[in-house]
Amino acid sequence: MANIADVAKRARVSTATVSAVVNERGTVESGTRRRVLDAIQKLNYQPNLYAANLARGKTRALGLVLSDIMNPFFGEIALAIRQEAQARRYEVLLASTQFSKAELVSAIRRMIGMRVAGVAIMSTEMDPRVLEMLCAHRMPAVFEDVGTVSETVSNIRIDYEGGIFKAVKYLFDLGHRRILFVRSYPDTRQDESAFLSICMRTQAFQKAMQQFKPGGLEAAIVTGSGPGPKAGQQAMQKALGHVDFTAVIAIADPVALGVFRSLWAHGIAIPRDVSLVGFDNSYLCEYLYPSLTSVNIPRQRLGQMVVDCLVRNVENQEPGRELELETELIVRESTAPPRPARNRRNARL
Amino acid sequence: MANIADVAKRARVSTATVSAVVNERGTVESGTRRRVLDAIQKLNYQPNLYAANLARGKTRALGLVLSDIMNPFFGEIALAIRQEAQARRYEVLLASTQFSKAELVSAIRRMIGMRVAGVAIMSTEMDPRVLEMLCAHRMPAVFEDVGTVSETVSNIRIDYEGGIFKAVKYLFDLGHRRILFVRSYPDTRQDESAFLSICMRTQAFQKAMQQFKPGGLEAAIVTGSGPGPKAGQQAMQKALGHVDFTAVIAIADPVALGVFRSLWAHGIAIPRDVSLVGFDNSYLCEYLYPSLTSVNIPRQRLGQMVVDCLVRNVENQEPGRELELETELIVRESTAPPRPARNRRNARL
DNA sequence: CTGAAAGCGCTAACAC
DNA sequence: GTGTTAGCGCTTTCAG
Repeated sequence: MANIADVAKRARVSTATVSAVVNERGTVESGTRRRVLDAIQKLNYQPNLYAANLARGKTRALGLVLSDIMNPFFGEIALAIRQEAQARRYEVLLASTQFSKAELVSAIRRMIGMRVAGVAIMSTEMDPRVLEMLCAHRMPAVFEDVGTVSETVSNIRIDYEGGIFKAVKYLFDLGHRRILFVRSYPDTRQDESAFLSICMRTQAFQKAMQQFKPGGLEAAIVTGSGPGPKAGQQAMQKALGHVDFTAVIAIADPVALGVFRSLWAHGIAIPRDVSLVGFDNSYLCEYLYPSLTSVNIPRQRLGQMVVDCLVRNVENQEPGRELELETELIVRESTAPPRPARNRRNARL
Repeated sequence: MANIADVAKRARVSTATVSAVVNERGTVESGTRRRVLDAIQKLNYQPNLYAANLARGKTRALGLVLSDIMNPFFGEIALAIRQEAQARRYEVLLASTQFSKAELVSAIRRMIGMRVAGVAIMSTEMDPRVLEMLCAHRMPAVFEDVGTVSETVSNIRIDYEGGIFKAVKYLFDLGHRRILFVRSYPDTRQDESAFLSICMRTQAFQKAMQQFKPGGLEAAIVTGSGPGPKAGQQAMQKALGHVDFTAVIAIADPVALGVFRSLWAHGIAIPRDVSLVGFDNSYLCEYLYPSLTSVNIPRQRLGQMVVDCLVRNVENQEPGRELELETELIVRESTAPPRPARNRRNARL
């Protein structure tokens, strides 16, 4: 495969000149430039990026670690971040862990090996080794929720509390008094604490419930395991017939999907018999029938924050920051006032 | 950041030995090995992958180009391919083009720059420059549908015809006589021929219709633009009130989602008033209500084929091959016999 | 079993 | 404006 020397020879210039042309650096006389471009064309020259990055000693790349490439919400985040990164002339290396800690650690290892300028860890699962590694290498990083800001690490706190509070309040105001919270547990081989955002969303729910308890609100929590939809279904298997409720809040949209399906399968109509609220507001929500009320996490904003933190840290040596990302409730068709009890099918079997 | 020389010095060995330990190559005495491992630990050494790959002169990486990271179906494919690749100790570099030809070309450029061993192009859009570049570099490649096998390029022909035929036949046998085919057009800035799989699926539909024409089957085709669901909705806007039909086949599941939504919004019940068939059988199908009948493309099998072609080509110099991937109809709840005409709401407004 | 040293292909001073 | 050249950090013969 042709290399820079071949091009240089053919264009009768030095490798430095070729490099200058390729990287649009310095000033090259237009005639020389032409010759180089011609040679590149003829030889189908494509710079070896390993050599280039090695020589440069730094990269304009950001790492992005996600939990589940099959969840459209993660896809949307990846897109938002990539867009933001491209605007600043960074590329992004994507890794999907599928909720495995081992994959997480090896993804980070690979990113460090690739000498990315910074890394964003937007995964559900977490592992202490990650922080260790990043610190040891003084690698700029931004996390979601994992709250220990330092010189090199930033944290974006998503306002789960606010979002869930709004959801609970909305349901309460509609007249609901018994709300079921459905959680998922992506990988049973792992400790529950591994999935921080699950814990945080759960706590947020509990806290919100406390506030409405005096108003007569009752809550239950049920957990299913496996990938989102499966977890939602499984959780509903457990809940139906044992727990009485008029509304469900799912911890994430894919989980809501499972709940959705499960309710219909039992002849429970949404929102007539039960109201359903999702979390993340992925684009799917709009297309379900009934469309799904969901707590929105502004992806574009998240993308900006992530890239901004990283770039500031890298380019201006600014220290890590703690940022908060607001959430909002997007009301759609899946929520409505509960039916009067006497008209309601008994949710207990 | 610590490099191999630092480790070597600390362990009082040569860099060659460190390399041997890191790559588990050759035999290193266990005492020496320990010292090296210790040093690595102490210094938090992570090999620079640019240097490593540059020195090695080849990589164990495969490139994968997809059109839309937000479509779960692509995610499933990515996962299948990654799994298959990992089994053979290759990693995969992922790129998502979002249906843009320019992105496609630059993704390929990047893969070549990264000297991947081979590349799989599973995107909807195509560009002649891609083939040029790949040929010029004698880069092993596998395409989906783009049928020009050569020494280095393989092609996996997905049996759209068979799949769509099965769908049409199934609907016909149920009693449907007027079927609407809904297509999407992801990016109107681009020529229609750019989206090969769309053309192929459309042709497959037309061909199937021909065969049932004598039986009294009538067909219509309508096209929407934009990302899947949007296209589906838009297409239905056009069709409703102008075309009469009792069943819809959507060109892809996300499109079906838009159709789904649009039909409900007009008070048309699935499958009571209209039957709906999707394409790709993404995991969502199962979770809609009613669950979606869809043509399955076996992802796992696709992943195997892709990686197998590439690896054989790379490691055994086997020439490119033409493979066929079978499809099947997965029947779920969204399809049923049509209602007798006299009971049916008139689909014309 | 281990070390010395020659690259891998490119970039970035620095000299002309 | 252009060329020379010393690295970048690692792998891999080839001796020892």
